[in-house]
This record gives sequence, structure tokens and C-alpha cells, in this order.
Amino acid sequence: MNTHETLTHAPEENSRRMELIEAAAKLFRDQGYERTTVRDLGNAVGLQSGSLFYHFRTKEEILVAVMARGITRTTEQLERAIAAADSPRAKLAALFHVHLNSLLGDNQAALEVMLYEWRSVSDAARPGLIVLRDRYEALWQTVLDEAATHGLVRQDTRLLRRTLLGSLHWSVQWYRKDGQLSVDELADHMLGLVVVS
Amino acid sequence: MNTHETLTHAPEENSRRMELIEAAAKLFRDQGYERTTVRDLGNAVGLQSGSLFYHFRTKEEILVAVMARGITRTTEQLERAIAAADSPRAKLAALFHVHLNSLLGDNQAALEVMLYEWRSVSDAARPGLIVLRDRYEALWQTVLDEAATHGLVRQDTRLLRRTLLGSLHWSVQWYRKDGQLSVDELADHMLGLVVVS
DNA sequence: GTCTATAGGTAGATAGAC
DNA sequence: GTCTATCTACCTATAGAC
Repeated sequence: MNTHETLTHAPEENSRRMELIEAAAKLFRDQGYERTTVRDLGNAVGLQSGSLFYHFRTKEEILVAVMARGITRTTEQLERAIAAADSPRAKLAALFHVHLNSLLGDNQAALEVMLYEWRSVSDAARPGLIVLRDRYEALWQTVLDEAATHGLVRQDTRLLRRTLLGSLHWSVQWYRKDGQLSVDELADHMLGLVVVS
Repeated sequence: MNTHETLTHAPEENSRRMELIEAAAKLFRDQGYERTTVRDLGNAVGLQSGSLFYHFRTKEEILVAVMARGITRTTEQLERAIAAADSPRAKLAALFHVHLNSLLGDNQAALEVMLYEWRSVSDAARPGLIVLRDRYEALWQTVLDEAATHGLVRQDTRLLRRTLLGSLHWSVQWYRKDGQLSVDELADHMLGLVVVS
């Protein structure tokens, strides 16, 4: 059975598929989607290029799976962290910590692909990914609104959300693990830049 | 004569070259560098694909020219604006206004290509572009340091520079000209987020 | 499920006429 | 300077054996 689940409820992905998605994330990030050939992908998991098409109908389907997985995992992590936080201040902190730990750690490759390979996603696949992205940003908006209500941040939370996400996204371009700052320290520093004193 | 100037002193570029660079900027931004073929590039300026190679040795050389032009023009604009500003506060404002007007206006396509197509630049060409980028960021650093000295912004200006540039870069992803905010209003709003009150 | 073999298409770049 | 014609290489995806 050639499995072609929808984006929203990819169940327990069988391991071959998962292996491919993770290898693809790294290759797409390092070389770009277009420069990565199906032969590269096959090599990375020990398959011939033709065999990939048993698991995915097209190369683009792999790209979409990479992106969907990256943003979905991050959203889940954020939901858990928010649920565990016991104050508006703690929820606000969770935004920064989860985002940076995901982007600079666990889901780094997949999220970089999500940020930098939008142009390679077909019109047909784009709406599904936008839904996932919007779900993530809606979490941000909710937490920021609550924080604003409690006077923790400025009132213009929509612009604030956009500026903050931009700052955090950009960290992949300069942050180095072997530098002076740990990821959590960086999160706290950035948090400090926006909390109203 | 097949002209191959260096990045740093491309003189009065002949018009065919310039025309190509500008058309390429738009195509690379809209479709991505890899998906844009030399045939697309030729079409855009009314040439056969083979004729491009009289003006540029390779397709990559066009990409590099696009990026170099985008960042160089922005740097020049910023230099002029800083020179014209008469206070640390005015110079600080100039950073935001020039950056956003360039990124969302004049040099939009070229700068988006600069932000999103790094992976397609060969190792050989990368250092030259990094020099240009660093020159631009050095201007930022100088102005931010002076602003910090005058108590206008926080002291950690290196992190501040990175967060701010991230916020501004990200605006290309969501800002729409037909929205509520003009580019200069947006610049002022963002400025308001960092100026210490 | 994975392999081999290959179809069918298009890519970047070159050569030589004009 | 630009065109036409084309080379060579490589790409995604398919077909059918195992």
C-alpha cells in the first residue's frame, strides 16, 4: 500500500518515510530544495532514486512533508509549554524558549526549510501549509494579547508578533552553538528586550 | 569586449547589463534562482538564451550581480542619510527608514534575492558578498553604538542590531503596500519599539 | 519494498554565422 | 552584440523484474 496521508493527520508514520523526511530536511536546508536531487535523497537513506517513489508520489511531496513536520512539532511543543505555564509572564517566556529551542535545536533543518523554501511549494500544496503556520502564529497572538492585558508588553500586539517572529527567525543566520550564549540565555535576553519595565 | 568587472567597482554599467540585472532580480525573487532558466532571463529582456553569455560568463554571475547591486545601493542610501542626519536620534531613525524603504521599495527584488538565495551562491563568490553585507551592518553598528552612548537604546547593541535586522527583514513576508501603514509609518512604529523611554 | 533500466524532458553553456 | 543550432549532462518519474 502506497501511503499518502493528508497533512493534518499523518498518523504513526512508518519508519522509512520518517527516515526520508529527516534526511531530506537536512539536504534541503544545506543545498536547497532544487539543488537536491532524488539521487541525493536516495543515497542519504540507502535507496536507489527510483525507490523513493514508492514512498512519495513526487519530490515536492517530500518537501511538503518536511515543512509540515517541522511546524507541527513546534506547535505541539508550544501548546504543551503554554499549558504547563502558570502565569501570563511564564507563557510569554514559553514563546521565546520553545521557538528558539525548536529553531536552533530539534527541528532546525525542517524549520529552516519552512522559512527558506516557500517558493518551491506549488500553489496546490501551499494552503495546507499556511493553515499550519497560522495555527502556530495564533498561539503567539493569544499569549501576546494576554500579556498585553496584564501590562507586560505593548498594546500593538499584531505588530509586536511580527517583529518578534522576525527577530527569532533571523537567529538561524547568526547564532552559533559554540558561542557565548546558550539558547535559553538568548531567549531570556530577547524576552528582556520587549517586556515593558 | 566581454566585461567582467569586480564587485567593488562596477563602474557605469552598460545598459544591457543593467537591464538584465533588474529583470533577473524580479525573476529570481518570484520564481527562485534555480527555477529561473536562462531562457526565462533572455525572454525578459528580448534576447535569446545564448546571447546572455556575451554579458555574463555564467548564470551564477547574474545572481551575484543582482545581490551586489541590491546591497550596495542600500548601503549608499544609508550613508547619505546618516551624513544628512544631525543627531544620534536622527541617525537612528535613518536606519529604519532607509532599510524599510529599500527593502519594501526601490531595491525590493534584489534584497529579497540577497536574503533568500544565499545557498545558490558558490563558495568562490560568497566572500565578496559577505564583505558588502558586513559594510552595511557596520554602519548599523556604529549608529547603534552612538545611540547607546546617548542613552537612546539599550547597551547590548550587538544583539540589538541582530534582533532589529531580523525584524526588518521579516517585513517583506507580511507588509503590503495597500495596507493601513505606509512604509515610513512602519519605520516609526518599529523605532518606537526599541527607543528607551 | 527495492532494484535496474530508461523514457522523456529540459537545463546551462558553446560555436560559428551574421 | 545577437542569432541559430546544438552539445552534453542531468533531472524527475515510470515500468517491470525480483
